[in-house]
Amino acid sequence: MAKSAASARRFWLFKSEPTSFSFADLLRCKGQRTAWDGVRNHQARNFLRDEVQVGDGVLFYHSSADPLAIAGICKVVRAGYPDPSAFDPSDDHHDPKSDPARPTWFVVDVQAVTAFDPPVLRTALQADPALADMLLLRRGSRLSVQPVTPTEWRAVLRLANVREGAA
DNA sequence: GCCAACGTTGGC
DNA sequence: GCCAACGTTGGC
Repeated sequence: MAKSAASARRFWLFKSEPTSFSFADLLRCKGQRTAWDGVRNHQARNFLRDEVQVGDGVLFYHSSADPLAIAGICKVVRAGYPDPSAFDPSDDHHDPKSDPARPTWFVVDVQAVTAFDPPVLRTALQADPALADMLLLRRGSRLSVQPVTPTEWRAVLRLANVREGAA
C-alpha cells in the first residue's frame, strides 16, 4: 500500500550556536536527547508546533561558529508541545507574555542519530549544485528551524558519506 | 568590524 | 495602519 502524503517523513535543519548548545552537548544528554527549546521566532515556532513530526530527520547546523558546518543528524522523538523555558523566570528565554493556558512558544524533542565525522562544512554545501537552492545558503537567511527537501537531505548524506539507511 | 536582512517597538 | 528607530542574527 502506498504511503499517504500526510505520513511521509519530512526533513528539517535546526540551527544552534555551538557555544550555546553543540552536537557534542546533545551526545552528552541523557538518552542523547533533549527538548529543542528557546526558539523565539514565530515562523520557526509554527514549524515546531504544526509541522515537525515524530520520525522526521533533522540536520544539526552549527551557526556563528568556526567552522560553520552540519555536525550531525538527529531524529524527532516527540512532536510539538509548549516550551517550558518560556514559563521559567530564571531562564534566559523566559517570556512573561507566554500564558501557560495559551502558550506562545513550542519545542520538539530530538535524539542524536549520527555525528558527521568530519562535519559537513558550509563551504562544501555551497559547492554542491544539488544544494544551490538550500534555504540555509540564501543570503540573509535567519530562520532557525527550516524545511529541507528530500533531495537536499540525500545530498547532505552523500557529502557526509552516511548511508541513507543509517539516517 | 561590517553589513544585509529581518523582527520588534513605539510614536503618531 | 504606517513608519522610523533600534536590536538581533549570522555570514563574510
